[in-house]
Amino acid sequence: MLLATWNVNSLKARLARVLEFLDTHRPDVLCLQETKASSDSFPHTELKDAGYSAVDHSGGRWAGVAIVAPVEHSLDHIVRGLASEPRPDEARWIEATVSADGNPLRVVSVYVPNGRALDHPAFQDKLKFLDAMVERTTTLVKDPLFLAGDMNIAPADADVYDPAAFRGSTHTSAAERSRLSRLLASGLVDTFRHLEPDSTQYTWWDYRAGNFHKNLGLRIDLGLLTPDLARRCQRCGIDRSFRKGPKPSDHAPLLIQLS
DNA sequence: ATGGCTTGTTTTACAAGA
Repeated sequence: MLLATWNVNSLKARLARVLEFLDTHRPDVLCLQETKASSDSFPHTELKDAGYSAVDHSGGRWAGVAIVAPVEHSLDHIVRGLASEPRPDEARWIEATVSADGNPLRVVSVYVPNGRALDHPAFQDKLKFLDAMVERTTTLVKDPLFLAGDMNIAPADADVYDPAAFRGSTHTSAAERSRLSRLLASGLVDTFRHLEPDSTQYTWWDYRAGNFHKNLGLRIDLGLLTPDLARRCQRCGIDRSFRKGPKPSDHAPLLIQLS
């Protein structure tokens, strides 16, 4: 079973690359973030033509998340939004149960708020969102869970190209990292780091200043698994080829192969 | 490296991203 997550920075602008991704990897689950779609404009028809169905939580101009799976898998028990999240209209959390050959897997696609700056009101909303996430996840981890998306937190300095440059910035603060630690402590494994304890690899690079070519990036897109599923993980990798070529997202997709 | 690209929109300027 192949699981994936990808912040596409507009599903409309990235549709050709997303179809290319589905054709190349044929994932059983693809979590999308920053779809920047409305419910009406979500490209269900184009995905269906590629053999995939999707459930979306769409907020229009910004954010937006979705879960995509092959049409032959069932996709049900959909939950849109997170109880006690500060701005429910922003469409940052969706849950669904994906069943392949009768084996159910609970899946979450999440797009954590950016936070802008430590002294910005948006940062308090980011922390509240993370608290709401921890609260909900405590219940979800009782069953097999794949919780994936753009956490907008680099878990450790090893996940940051220049830790000194990020001191005093969002994505690396103690307030954010302690909440991510609580999320993991609720019973989830950071799959990439579990399989690659010493590897330095990123999932996001700024569009500007040739940062991708200089490999100046952050690892902020995570695929989290409950321990029984993590034990079944054979491979976990970041497909940098989708950060290259025509009209790339500024994030690369993360792939997780389960036995 | 100081927002240097990229996206969408209440477009021809601005907001947001990380």
